[in-house]
Amino acid sequence: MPRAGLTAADVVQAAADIADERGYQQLTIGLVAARLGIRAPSVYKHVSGLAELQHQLATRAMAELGDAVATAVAGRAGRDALAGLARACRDYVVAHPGRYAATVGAGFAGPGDPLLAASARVIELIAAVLRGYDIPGPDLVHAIRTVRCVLHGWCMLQLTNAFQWSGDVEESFEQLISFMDYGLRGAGHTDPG
Amino acid sequence: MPRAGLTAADVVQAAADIADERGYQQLTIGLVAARLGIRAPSVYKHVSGLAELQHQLATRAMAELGDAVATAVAGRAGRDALAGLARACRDYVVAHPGRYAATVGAGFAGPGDPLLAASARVIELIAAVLRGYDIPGPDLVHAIRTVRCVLHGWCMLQLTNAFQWSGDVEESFEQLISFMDYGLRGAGHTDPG
DNA sequence: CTTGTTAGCTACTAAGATTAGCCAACTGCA
DNA sequence: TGCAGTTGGCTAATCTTAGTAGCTAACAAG
Repeated sequence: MPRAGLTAADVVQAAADIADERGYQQLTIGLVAARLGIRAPSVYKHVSGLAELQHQLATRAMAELGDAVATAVAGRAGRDALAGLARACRDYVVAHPGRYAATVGAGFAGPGDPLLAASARVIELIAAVLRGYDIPGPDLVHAIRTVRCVLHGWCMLQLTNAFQWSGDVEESFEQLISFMDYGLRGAGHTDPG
Repeated sequence: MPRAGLTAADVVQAAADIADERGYQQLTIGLVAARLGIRAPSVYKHVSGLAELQHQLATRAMAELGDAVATAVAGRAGRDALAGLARACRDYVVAHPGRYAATVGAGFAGPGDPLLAASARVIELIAAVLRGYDIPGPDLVHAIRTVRCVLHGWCMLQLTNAFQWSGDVEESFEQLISFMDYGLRGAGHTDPG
């Protein structure tokens, strides 16, 4: 009975690969075990169960997304930064659909939850991008939500293949960025009467 | 052994109630049967399985959303129509979170799929609202996608409780509508450098 | 009233999550 | 080297839930 010498990180890695390759819904303890070359019950030596594994996968995905976004917006401002942010999100979902799916609906386990910290970092990065726009202080939180909403909406529609790939999706994405840029420049300068 | 006299519609209705009350993930054949006062295997006399039940629930939800949107935009134009559209979507998700969740990721079974027709109707309604804006023909498809993306993004974030209810979410929603209205008025009138 | 259809039933199988408890492989230490 | 404690992997079993097989009685049509 040779030991495989696995760590919790290895288990999450296997889960991430399975989710990306076969879809998040196909992520099972049995498949994770098979990929690691062990039996299903042994997986529980590293994670407490499927729920925790899903949560850890969501945490890892959010952290990776944060890294990608941070790299994409570094040294950029204004529309450049906004485009970098949007593309980083879109590219992450395309490259890792299963991981992104794990973040959808993953709840926070408490104030010390690493997923909360990872999510907060992404939101901080959005806020940083918005500093390049002339948004009145009280409206910043609303602008952050708007951008978050647009990006998440696009990612979800892409994830679920909702565009049916009709027409030029790339062009739509470009216009989405322009739409946000234009809207953010006008934010707070118009009376939403 | 008195018959319950159930129809497929009754089964979908029970599924809708369960999804809204206990969450879409809790929707099981067993719970549906219990709510209908029958045993689990009997459910298969009305639907072919859980997958079909989920698909039918998604279809019903999309049709209901279409009805709600149609009512909300009737007799309105421009920003009024846009706000009606947005509120109808938001209100539907709040009232029927489980049903909306069913529509997320539900795939089309083919060209004759009723879900496809129901989805197409909603997109048609979005297109109708956008007719009130001065959008160049070739850009209309991109504008539709943008609006769809913003609305779906908001609904998803609301569905997954992602705002944590910090700050004034209602005010954020108002600004989201203004943001869209402003962006749609500028669409095609600016060069997306 | 008889006959066909079918909605509901019990009993069963299979998949997957999870637990209990065993045992051998490492670890640390003398 | 040898020994003790820890622990990662195992088999076996339970529980939940989807789904199937086959029976039977309720209803519809004549």
